[in-house]
Amino acid sequence: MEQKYIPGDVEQKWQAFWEDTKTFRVTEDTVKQKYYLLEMFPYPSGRIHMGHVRNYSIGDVVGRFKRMRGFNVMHPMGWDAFGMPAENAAIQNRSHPAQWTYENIDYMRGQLKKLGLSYDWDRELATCNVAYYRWEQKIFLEMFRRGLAYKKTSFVNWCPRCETVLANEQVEDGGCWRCDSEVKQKELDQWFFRITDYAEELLEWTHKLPGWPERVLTMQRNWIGKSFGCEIDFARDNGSGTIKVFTTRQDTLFGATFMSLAPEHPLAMDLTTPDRQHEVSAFIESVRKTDRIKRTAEDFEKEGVFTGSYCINPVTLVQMPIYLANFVLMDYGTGAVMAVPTHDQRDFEFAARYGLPLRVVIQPEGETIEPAMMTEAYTESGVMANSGQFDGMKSDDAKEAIADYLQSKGIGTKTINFRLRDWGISRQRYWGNPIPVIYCDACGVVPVPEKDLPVELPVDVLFTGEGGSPLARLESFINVPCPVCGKPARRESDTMDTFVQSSWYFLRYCCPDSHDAPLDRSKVDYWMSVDQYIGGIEHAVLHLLYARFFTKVLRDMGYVSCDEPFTNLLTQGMVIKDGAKMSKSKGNVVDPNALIEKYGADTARLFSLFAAPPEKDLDWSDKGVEGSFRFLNRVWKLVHDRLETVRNAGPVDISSLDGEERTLRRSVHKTIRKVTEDLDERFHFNTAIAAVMELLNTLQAFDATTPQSGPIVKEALDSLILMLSPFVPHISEELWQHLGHTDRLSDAVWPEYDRNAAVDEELLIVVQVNGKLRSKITVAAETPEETIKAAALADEKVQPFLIGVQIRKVICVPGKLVNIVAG
RNA sequence: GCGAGAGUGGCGGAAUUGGCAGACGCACCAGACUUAGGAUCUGGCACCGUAAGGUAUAGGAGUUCAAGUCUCCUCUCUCGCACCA
Repeated sequence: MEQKYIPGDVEQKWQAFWEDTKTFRVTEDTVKQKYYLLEMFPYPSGRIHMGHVRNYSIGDVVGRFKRMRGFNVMHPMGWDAFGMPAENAAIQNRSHPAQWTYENIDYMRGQLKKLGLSYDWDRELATCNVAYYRWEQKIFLEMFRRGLAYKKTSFVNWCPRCETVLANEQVEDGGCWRCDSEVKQKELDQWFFRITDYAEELLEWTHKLPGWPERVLTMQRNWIGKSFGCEIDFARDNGSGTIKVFTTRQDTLFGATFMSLAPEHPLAMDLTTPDRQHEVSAFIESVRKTDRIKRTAEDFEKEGVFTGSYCINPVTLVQMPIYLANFVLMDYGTGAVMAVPTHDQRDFEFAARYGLPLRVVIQPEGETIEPAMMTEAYTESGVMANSGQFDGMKSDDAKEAIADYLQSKGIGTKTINFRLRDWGISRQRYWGNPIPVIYCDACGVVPVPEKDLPVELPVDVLFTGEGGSPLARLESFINVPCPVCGKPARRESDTMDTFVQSSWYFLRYCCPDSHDAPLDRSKVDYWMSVDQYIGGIEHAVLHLLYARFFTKVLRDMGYVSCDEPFTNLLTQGMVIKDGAKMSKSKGNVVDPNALIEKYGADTARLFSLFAAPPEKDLDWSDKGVEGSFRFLNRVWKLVHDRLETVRNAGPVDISSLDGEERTLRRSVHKTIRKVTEDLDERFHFNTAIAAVMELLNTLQAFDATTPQSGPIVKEALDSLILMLSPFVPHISEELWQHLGHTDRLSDAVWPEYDRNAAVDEELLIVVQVNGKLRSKITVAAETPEETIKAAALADEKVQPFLIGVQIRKVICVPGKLVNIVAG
């Protein structure tokens, strides 16, 4: 009597088994080789989506495969649980963010368990739990002590109605994404992490991470943006001080005819002459109103205003008018630029608009440019001109020479500049980790003493949606005696950016129950670094850069030994349907629950692994899902059809196999080799699955009445199930049991292939004439090259192409092809 | 603009070191079983051609006995950065 494949029953049974026996719990084991496998933890938004299914299915295959290969696999899961949506939901539902978050976590944990993922749930953590964030506060204090956390004023996007800071991506067309009010640039006192201290090391290591995709490394390098240049001092023409600029093009110094300053430049008003006051103030105000996104768009009109002051070009002694310009950024370089309109496109446009002089100082090889003929700046390298003693030099060489000259004259210094800015972590929100600092009128900024940690988020908070941080309004939280002098003081009401939590969660997984320190070094050192990290490309810069930074900081504090957190990184592609990323607004969302309900988790996993290689986008196809389901049904049916054949089968007697049996066995061992290589070295899950499908096809066609069918088919089925188990663990466990195994598949060992069995006895040799396929011949494996050549030349399909031509050469690629060159 | 990646049947995708282009799956077509099938099984399936054969990996050149794969040029698309001085 044949059983039917009912995924729901099978999956429930094995999920309960794995959970009850804690199959995937791990501890440090010095005998086995460790393997730390990690997927990016999710934000508990409510329910999982197909992107999660894909991400975690990929991870699970790797985890189960490595486990079968004998590794001590740590595979944890947790929740990136602080963040704005919880707060918004709380305002909407008049509830508490914690309630919303924990309910979501419970629901999503259930969903993940329904996917049969091999997590060690004993290591689960949620970043909103005080047991987690308290340690982050301690780390913060240590960073504060080391000067790595500091406060400074900076401009931020500010919604006056919501009374909160907005991230750049939350500003839409200059308005607040929530209430549409005009977003202002507001100067606020904010906490920062000094990531720039690590810029050099972060950059350097991008060249020492061979396990990372090149494009992620490139993005990080661009983000860090190291550039070599000079800082040059330009004296005011009235002798009252100097203005410092940064340039990478000191070779164009002789062409600098005016100067541009950022409107926010501290000297802006000082430089402004009384008659220009009105105009300049108006300009500064209008720039300040424009949001940063608009202002930095390429097609934004270059505008400026003359301050009325001048400075002196230190090499030409030409008087240069000083402008404020909207395209000069205060937070890059020194906020002041020497303008060379002939060799910089922006300066060219600016000069054209305001009628400023041009002076060509670099001529292209074999050409002469006149300012009057120029329609755009010449930005390439060339030969120096109009540049005093540097004339005739190649501009690339002049860069170094002019830098040396400036340095020797004390006018400038060679400098290295980074685009990377310090990481602003202050958020005027409730649902985050409170920054453990107290402000005292007498003592200033006072860190919360460690004995007073944690600063817990108060529970009795009202979420009215009236704007501003709920913490700032909560007197019972804000008012606190100063830890130093005991006088009344105020608590910091800002919380930390949620990227802070995700910058070290992978370390905490190593020792989730460390109760007296953020990290337990011996455990962390056993598990770190993460051997394989898997997640979306959208985190290529921010999260991955912050996590690298934190690892280095914690290393310098003595918490960990490794320099880098993630040895290998896999960035998986998006899940696409009908040509677009799945989204509610597009209406092309596939709900994992419905999918599991209808086909089971195994099918959902199988399809998301089979349809595309992991790093590419996956095109969702409902028909394709059915194909995967069909395949599992065929596997189920085949196993049951062959149960009689396989019953009581002993070991294979290799010496007495007949031809067909040997052929089947060869397919089995070749498949094992292929699947092992695809999983181990390449993460080519789609081709590995394809190979197993082929084996199924072969097995189905095999006539199971030969003398040794029992042992041979049993070996084939066992191997097939073993190979499928990382992809579709539930049905595999079940069929493994049906095949009569008393051990659990989750404890089984990955099959080894038999080299001898995988070798072909006969080889198919392709015969080409002048590179064109003309025939195929079959020869025994050990046939000497000369015999193969002779057979190829004598082949009847080849013969007609050799008539009337002279054979010049015969190329023989052993085991593959013969190419007859004739003409 | 700069940087990275990609372009292969009707579709998703294979082709690991330069060596049979299109594995595997989807869709489609035909057949079998069936009262019936949107279940299952068998076979077919790049294009042109009755065939022999020819043509095909975005387009063009090149290297090679042999190119999807290597080199150069052009086009298209995707992603990232983008007034960074």
